[in-house]
Amino acid sequence: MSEQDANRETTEASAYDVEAIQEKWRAVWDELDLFAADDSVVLSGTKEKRYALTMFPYPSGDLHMGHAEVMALHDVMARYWRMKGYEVLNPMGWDSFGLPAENAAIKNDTHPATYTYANIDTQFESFKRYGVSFDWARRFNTSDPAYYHWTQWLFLKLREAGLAYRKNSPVNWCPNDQTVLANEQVVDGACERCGAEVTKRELTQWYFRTTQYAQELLDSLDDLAPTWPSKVVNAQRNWIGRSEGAHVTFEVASTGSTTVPPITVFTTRPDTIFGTTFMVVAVDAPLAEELVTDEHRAAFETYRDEIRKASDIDRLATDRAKTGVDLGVFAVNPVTGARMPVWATDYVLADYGTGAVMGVPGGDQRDWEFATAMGLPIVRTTQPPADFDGEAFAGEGPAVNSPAAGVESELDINGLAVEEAKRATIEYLEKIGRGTGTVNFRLRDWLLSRQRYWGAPIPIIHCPVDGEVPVPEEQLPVLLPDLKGADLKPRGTSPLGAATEWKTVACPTCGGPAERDTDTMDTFVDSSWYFLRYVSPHDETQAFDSTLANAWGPIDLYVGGDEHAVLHLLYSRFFTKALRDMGLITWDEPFSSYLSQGKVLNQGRKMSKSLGNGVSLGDQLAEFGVDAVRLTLVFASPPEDNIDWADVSPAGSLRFLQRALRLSGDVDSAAGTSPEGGDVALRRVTHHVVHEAERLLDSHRFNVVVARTMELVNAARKAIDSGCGADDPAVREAVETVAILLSLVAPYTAEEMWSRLGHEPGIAGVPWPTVDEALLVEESVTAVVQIKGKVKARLEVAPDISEADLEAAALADPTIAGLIAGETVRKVIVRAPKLVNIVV
RNA sequence: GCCCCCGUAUCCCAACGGCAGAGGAAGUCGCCUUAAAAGCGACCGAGUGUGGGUUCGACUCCCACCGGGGGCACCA
Repeated sequence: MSEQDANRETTEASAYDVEAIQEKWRAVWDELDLFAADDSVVLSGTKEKRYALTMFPYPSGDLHMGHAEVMALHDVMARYWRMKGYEVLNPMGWDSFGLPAENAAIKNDTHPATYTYANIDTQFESFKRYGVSFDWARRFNTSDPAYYHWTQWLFLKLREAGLAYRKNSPVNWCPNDQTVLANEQVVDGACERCGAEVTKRELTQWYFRTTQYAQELLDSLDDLAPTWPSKVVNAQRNWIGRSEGAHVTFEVASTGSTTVPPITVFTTRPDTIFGTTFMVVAVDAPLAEELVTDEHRAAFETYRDEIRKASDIDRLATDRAKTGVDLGVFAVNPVTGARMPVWATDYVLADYGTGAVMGVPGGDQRDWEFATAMGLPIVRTTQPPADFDGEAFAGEGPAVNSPAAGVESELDINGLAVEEAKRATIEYLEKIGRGTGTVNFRLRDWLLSRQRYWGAPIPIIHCPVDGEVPVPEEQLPVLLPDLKGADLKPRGTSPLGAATEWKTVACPTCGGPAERDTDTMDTFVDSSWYFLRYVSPHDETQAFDSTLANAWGPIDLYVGGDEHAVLHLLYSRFFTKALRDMGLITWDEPFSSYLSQGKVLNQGRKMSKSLGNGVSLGDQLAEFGVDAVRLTLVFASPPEDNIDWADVSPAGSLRFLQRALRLSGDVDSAAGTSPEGGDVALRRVTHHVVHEAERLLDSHRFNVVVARTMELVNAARKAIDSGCGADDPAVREAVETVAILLSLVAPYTAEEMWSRLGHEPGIAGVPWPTVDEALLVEESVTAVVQIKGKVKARLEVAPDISEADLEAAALADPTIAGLIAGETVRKVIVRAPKLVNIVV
């Protein structure tokens, strides 16, 4: 160690020995156990509850900057609420099922549990050091049998309610992870987790019927909008994707011997039905095969196989030329009786709507392109404005050619605006039994089966006689068989399938030989109800105690990252509504308010190993201490903004903490001294800051709370050095307030201050200061006098000055009098006691 | 292409429709030091992306555009 370093060590040690302070208080806090949530006071109603929750981590390695930020933000509110006198539930656990543990187990020839629980131990230690006010007695891991027992039980309950079912359909398949993916886990045609190109597979899989709640999930977003970030509400709206329109059925002219099914389409523009000149069905929909005639079959199959080979990524390119094949059959327009050809194409999606579309080239650009490519006729049915120079016209205008001259139809919508034309068309179609007004959603059912090991086994037994048989409740949990290492290698089918002994069971119904379902549940199932488990985490008889869930829930503040804006939040909302309908809880939405925190970047970019710009949380904590890192993260920006570590200064935070701490040593009055009679100017600052802090905390503007605390530190310093002096009771009041404000963000420093101020340990348990309203009123205020909105003079006036007096004073001011001399005063706006605006 | 959010000093960010600056960082200058760093103190600094509109008064409300971020997307 150089002499220089030695000097620095000495200086810092004498001012603020970060390590020593952290060590000292961590031990004391463990002893005090201040953060245990008391069910009884909430059940009895003696105290109002607050449930603060932060997204529980996946145990991959140690905590990182992102965790540090969420926890720091979240803890501000949890600690504030506790000081405000609420009974706070602030639990933490681990989302400990998942792929990384399994991959690590394959690589190291170990059991996934080894990796998982070792990481949990590491993270647990880090959390404790980080000083978040968690109730650790409630911790659990989703990979514990005691937890997944109830994940399985909930699955069976959802199945009983008709919300879980099994079906065969093409699913997203990740060739790298060798498992299916939910639609939500596919981003731009690639696996969200590993980036591999997703392919399709035909498989029988379990689904949750999320679509049953599509409308309610959408409607409730209106209630959440005031307390949720608009970007998240917006993302969910887009994801649910409601659109209004109609189902219309087109009969298909028989081609002779075989009977052909009719084609039902979904359209948002039933009013354009007169412009339909062809029909298109998705090439990969079963309907296409049913429709195609024998002489067209060969061409169809060639085309279909060609499309199947193309990846999703190719199909997603929107600028591709339109392709398709004629199926050789003719559909009949229900309003005109016109016959039109039916084609198969890949620009129609098999799994949206009905997988078939009426081709209206005059009103839809895609249909226009298709018609142009195939030489099909184009008819305009909405009159575009005179200056329209596009191709298909999808805007507002009167209906034309509906029907066209010479065409016979019982329905005539010519001249009607789009909305009326839609209504009239639907009404007519309903009358003749050829269509119905309907609503379609983009949201699909949630595919929950996974062909992997480290998850909750699906508690179903497949019996050749009785079919799907639920595992009887008393036999839950279905424990995972003990597999490890190479047994877990992905081979396209579930690793559980290789555990023959485990898989083979007697059917619970008939006793005959049967097999367990060998898939495990998507880990998002685990996290869709974990917030309920925290209310009774050790209950061995039920998933959660409904009485406690109703007392504690819903969550008052949920903090987490945008990456879960649709997935986890939507699934949790679905579970909540389903459980409500089963009578297990009374609330409709799990998260009353949601705070989505930004990311921690470095030099404008996401931290990553490949960029070499990663910042180690451990290093930062070692260099600046827990409090300085937490303070930096909270102060850097509004919670929802990204933080660039290159733009912030943990060293500056540490400096500030040292200044605050030094104040506590300078206070020269005894603990318990009443602030009454203390310096009024300083007391005003103190009470003003507390008042402001309350308002700011309620709106989650934590960065500004820190700035206000800094102001109070500056004011206290000035009072001690060049004001009322260190023995003035107002100084003690100010510094104690600093300690309390600081305890929300920098608990170690705050506790040390509290102790140096002569108090017993446990600042987290002291009540929030009461604001003295009288001290919020200033002795005199500065009123500005404007002429036409420009400031021309300032007046010192009493805060309770009347509007008339203020106006008189303003007009009497020599500067103002001079400026308005000779001008006509047209209007005087007075906002006592702050402002007078004279309009000349 | 449709939808949502954001543009304030060199940087990060404050500002119930009412004096554009609270706080921090950087920079400059002092004090301390043999010196430097650290520490302490002080100073410097923009008229709010652009153009309109509403208003006595607009960073704030409305419209259009530019720039940045995000969601959805051959979704019928």
